[in-house]
Amino acid sequence: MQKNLVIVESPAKAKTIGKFLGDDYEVLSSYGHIRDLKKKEFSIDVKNDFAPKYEIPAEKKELVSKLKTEAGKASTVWLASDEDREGEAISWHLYEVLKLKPENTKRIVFHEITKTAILNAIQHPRKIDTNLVDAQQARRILDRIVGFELSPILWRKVKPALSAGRVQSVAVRLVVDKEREIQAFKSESSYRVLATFIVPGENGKLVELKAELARRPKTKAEAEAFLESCKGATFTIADKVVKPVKRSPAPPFTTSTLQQEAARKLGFTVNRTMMVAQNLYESGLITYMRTDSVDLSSLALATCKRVIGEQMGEQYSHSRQFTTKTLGAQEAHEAIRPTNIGDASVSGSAQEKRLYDLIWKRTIASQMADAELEKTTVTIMSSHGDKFTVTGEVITFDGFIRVYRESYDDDNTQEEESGLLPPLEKNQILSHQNITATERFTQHPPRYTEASLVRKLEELGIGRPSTYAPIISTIQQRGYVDKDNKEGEKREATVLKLEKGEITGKVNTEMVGAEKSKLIPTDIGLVVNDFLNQYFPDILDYHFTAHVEKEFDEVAEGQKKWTEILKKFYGTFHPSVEATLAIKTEHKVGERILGNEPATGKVVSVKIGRFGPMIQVGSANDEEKPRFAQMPKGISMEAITMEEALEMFKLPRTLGEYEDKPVSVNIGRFGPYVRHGSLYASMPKEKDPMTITFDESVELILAKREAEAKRHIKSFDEDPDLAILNGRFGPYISYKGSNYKIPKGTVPEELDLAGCQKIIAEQGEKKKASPRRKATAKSAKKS
DNA sequence: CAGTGAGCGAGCTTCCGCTTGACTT
Repeated sequence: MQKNLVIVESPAKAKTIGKFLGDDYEVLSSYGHIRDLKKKEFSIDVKNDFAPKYEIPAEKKELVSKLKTEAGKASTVWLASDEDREGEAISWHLYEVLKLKPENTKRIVFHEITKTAILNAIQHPRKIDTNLVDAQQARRILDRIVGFELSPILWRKVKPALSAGRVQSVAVRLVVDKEREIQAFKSESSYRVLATFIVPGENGKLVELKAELARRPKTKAEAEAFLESCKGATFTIADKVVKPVKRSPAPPFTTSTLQQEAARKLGFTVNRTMMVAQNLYESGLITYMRTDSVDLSSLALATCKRVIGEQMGEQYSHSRQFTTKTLGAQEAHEAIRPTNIGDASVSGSAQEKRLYDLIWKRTIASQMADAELEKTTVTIMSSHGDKFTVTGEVITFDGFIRVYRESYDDDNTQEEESGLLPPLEKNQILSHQNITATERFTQHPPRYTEASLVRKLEELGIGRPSTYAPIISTIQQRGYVDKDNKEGEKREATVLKLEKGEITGKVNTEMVGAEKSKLIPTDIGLVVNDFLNQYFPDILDYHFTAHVEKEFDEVAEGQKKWTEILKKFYGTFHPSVEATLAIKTEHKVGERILGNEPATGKVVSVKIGRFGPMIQVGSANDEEKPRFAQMPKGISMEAITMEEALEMFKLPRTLGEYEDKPVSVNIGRFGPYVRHGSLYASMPKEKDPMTITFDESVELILAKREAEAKRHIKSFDEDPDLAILNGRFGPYISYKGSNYKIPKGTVPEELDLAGCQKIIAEQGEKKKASPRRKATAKSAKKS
């Protein structure tokens, strides 16, 4: 049987290619890598030239055996994974694992999914590029060395289950450095002076013209003096310049720019964007969504030209091929674009429609003519020699703006621009209505959003399109970074106004610097970052990835051996790991001593404990056991004061005795509670554990006692494991640690043993909550 | 979401890049 087997990376791609190639070809997918370093072990034999130990992960076993059988039946096997370092390695692993033979194995590549591109690829097969494979192995092994040697140091020195790596640790560093930059930022104020003139407009009607003073007075006194000087001044138009300006469209989407624009325009998280894009891709509506290329296929260019011509006219069309400038880009795919550019909209969920619309517009706009504008700059001079300017912009040809305009992160810094200016002549004398001087403050740099952090990582060549979203998740999951809102600060700004020869002043209060959904480092993030930065500055260097990438490139080009690179790296890295582990310090990493507790003289300190940041009174060496408390919310380890720390030890408070047992209040994992013997009652939100009274606490205890009593509806002597209970969400059946819903219409009191067993059988044996699910439930509660 | 309220004593955790499922809640 004469048959060809083609193996690609993605099943959606396999489907499309299958249609192009016809019946002689069977097209299967490898679903990415089929083999990797062992999951749990270090898996690198350092002494033996860094020999890697690969394994086929359990979830890939079935797939691999299927590929093996099909390969055995085929006369020729075509390895068609992506044309980049990872793709080459995938082909090589396939070759090795499937035990393919050189005589009937061919390696082909294409970077657009069009019939011509694929048929052309079939015509030009090559061999597996072992240099490229070696470059991938060097990358993989270096990442494993860094991750698996650094992480255990953190477990020992900071907290278990933490992690470090070439990519994530630098991502955290970016967020930490930004935060420190903001802390160090000192806001300065100056006065923005605006003069409002009254001039005749187009149709003779009087209109306002606002012009800004070119310089900015630094102080209130200076601003006042300036307004004073304007009292008798005259104002004349000294100059008027009109010049044409062109704006060009942005290139089509890559993964990173799609994530940024979807965040700005649609409010999507990077994860959301990728999930929705994946759906569009699997439905065949867009090209591959993990790409670093801005390239469009010639077919796409031609379609854009036709669509733009038909819908808007020839003058709107302007074919462009953009070039990718991103550091380390591998360009194995096209840019992200609609597969059928003629379809301006698609069916699907609301989110899919919106994301598709964004992709369609961006693609079309990238092939449209420049926008043409006319920019007018008018200079106004006062008789005292002070210069004012006013600018106006008029669109003379909208071009690509008709379809799409890119958004920017810091909208507040953009000056408001006026559109069309009234007719103005040089030497025209203007009369002013008023002049205001408004105090303005410089703003600290904005914190990163998920998407702007991705942009920064991409700029530094760190991470790949397939990993941007996971990186953002990882640094949040590890508790290094929180996504949170930051409240603005209250500011008092002075406003001075000269009107009708009088200067008046007032003070406005304004909120400035508020930020939404920004990445903020946690205490753990700060401590881990400072620690790694101190002992492993090379790895934490923003340019570490760029440096090693350069070496990987040399391997790919056959100029260097991959083992040499690793030997050199390990030779300096591993000793610093050993040295760091050997360091014995008096204090824990990140520990801060606040002082001594006034009452006892014991040392009060803050540090990262087994369960996160905590406050400790006394030390382990003291006779008495130390006391512990959780860090209060919203206060950082770096900023907490002695008073704030001691406040946390005022709990548990014992309020008195009730029925011979003490009544106390405390804050637990699930918030404040009242305790009475073995009974715990959660405190409602409006109650404060510091101020709740004894009587209020007893009320809560009695209420809880009643709920407990009602909780038990029924139990059965035949099976003590089974009980019908009343929970927060109504009655349910509890059986051997699992809970089962009682179907609607069933009265719980009337259920008998057989009825219960039937329900349990119907809902099936439930697994106990996995640790992973527990962890997410916990973090959900925290936020 | 069906309860709970600790404090590093044992075992485990961890990297980065390819790619999609099959599970509930």
